[in-house]
Amino acid sequence: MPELPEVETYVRELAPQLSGSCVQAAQIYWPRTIATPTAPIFARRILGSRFVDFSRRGKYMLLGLADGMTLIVHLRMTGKVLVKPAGSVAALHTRVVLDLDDGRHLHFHDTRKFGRIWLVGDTETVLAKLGPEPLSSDFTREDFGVRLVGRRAPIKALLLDQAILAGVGNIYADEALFLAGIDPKRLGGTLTDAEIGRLHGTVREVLLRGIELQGSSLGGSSLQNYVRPGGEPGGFQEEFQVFRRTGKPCPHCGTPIERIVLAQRSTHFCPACQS
DNA sequence: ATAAGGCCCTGACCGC
DNA sequence: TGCGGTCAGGGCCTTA
Repeated sequence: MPELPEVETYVRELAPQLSGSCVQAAQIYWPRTIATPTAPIFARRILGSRFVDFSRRGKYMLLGLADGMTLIVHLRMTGKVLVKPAGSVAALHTRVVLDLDDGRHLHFHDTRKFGRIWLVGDTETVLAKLGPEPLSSDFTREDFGVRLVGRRAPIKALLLDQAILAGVGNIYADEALFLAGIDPKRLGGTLTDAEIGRLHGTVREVLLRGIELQGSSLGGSSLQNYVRPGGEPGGFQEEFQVFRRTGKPCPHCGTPIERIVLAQRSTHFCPACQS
């Protein structure tokens, strides 16, 4: 599941590969992938677009175009953005292909069809509801605390709420709560100042570590024909302290990690360390 | 305003 | 081996 670190890695990889390239043709195999505008209008409007700017907001990838429009991509569960060499054919589950002016192709591959692409003039029409970027200076512990005041949802659910902060998904939420020693079931409004401070720090810590590990496992050599998918085994996976480690010993105290469901999401935690 | 549940999807997995 | 049922899960939508 791509979360903030995986999306950040994608953007960093895509920038040098796509910068300056022009879209010459578009094939849309699954129209619902295109959120805005309609698929036919998208296919026409994207023609001639030149990629000039690359950034990220939460889990959204922002590909800025020379005409001022922005191509926004959300990978959701299984989305992947792949830069393919000239002549390559679309694999099963490829939903959108943009042909580039040098013959290469930009593929959007998405097994489960949850991913979405927008082509907009004003990015705020898509991003307006997002909370602060966890890694920016806008995300202070004071601001974080204000957003939790009076909240009666479990803190795990609030970490997943993109309006509170942008970019944390199920993996990093569990990891941050473990490092902060906070029970995921605790209601947001009941956290102490000290706990809010710790969680503010561990959220940033796990995201930064995720970006580091994504980057370090790239190797820089196997990327000619694709941008590596985020969150695959071999990188951060082995670093998880609690995520998907149900029944395995807590790395701190040895107590078996438990799994519960909160906010319809599997949640992993140490019942001894997190209270 | 906030919280909770359904929905979209497909492949993996489970039990028989 | 084959088959039906269940599950995962981000964000949006609806309901309470």
